[in-house]
Amino acid sequence: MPDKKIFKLHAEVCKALAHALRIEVIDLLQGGESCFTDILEETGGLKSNLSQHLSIMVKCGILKVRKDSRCNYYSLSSSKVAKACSLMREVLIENLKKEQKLHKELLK
Amino acid sequence: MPDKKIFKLHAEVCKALAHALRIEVIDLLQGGESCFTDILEETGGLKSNLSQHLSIMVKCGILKVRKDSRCNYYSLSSSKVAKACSLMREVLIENLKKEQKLHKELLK
DNA sequence: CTTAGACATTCGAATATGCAAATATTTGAA
DNA sequence: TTCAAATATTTGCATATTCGAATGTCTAAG
Repeated sequence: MPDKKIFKLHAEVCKALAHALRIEVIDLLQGGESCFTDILEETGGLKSNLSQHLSIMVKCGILKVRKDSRCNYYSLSSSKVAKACSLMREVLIENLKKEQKLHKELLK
Repeated sequence: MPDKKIFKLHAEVCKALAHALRIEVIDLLQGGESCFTDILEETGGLKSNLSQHLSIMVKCGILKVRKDSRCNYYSLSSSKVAKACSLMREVLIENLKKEQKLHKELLK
């Protein structure tokens, strides 16, 4: 049995992707770094909430922060995160298409 | 605001990756389809538990099932799932290395 | 038609996550 | 020094996930 610890760690990192707001943030940051206030403007919602999610993502290591005196700039820690995320999006789209096809079949 | 519904759906699919056992299953299935009993033998644990996780993965659309009279064969619905998963693993590994480096620095 | 093997489903309890509101911290400008 | 903007942290509560045990279903084989 190969050490199961790695699976747990791996899952921890993947949990960073498991929330709509966090996905939205990743999507946003594909375009480059962005500061807290700008992210909030895009996503909407409460500051405290966004702050919590961003800190989760930083802890998981999928985001980096750069702080200057006026604000905190967030960015993806690696383009691999964006890539993984968009692969999963493709999987989703493929599944939606399959479902749609199935519905059409049923209505024939 | 681009429809937020897609983020929710996207996150749902990503949730399939957010558990150690499920990651282990994905790892296993990179080698090709495998039946319930064989998966269980590798992962260990309770049947009911594995069954629950597999059904979550099927519902999310990241696994396919093929049933014959003797057993259920599970496989990845797309190689993209494996790819996304291993990208996230790379992100993890990179982060672990960074941490390790930081520790070394501190001990100098 | 009864049984055994292979899974699936259900249930209640434990744990983890997410949310909103309140409070705290930090930094530059007045 | 004081204030305001920009974020972080804490707290209590609501919801969601996970787990293990028990029970149910389905399909050959006998």
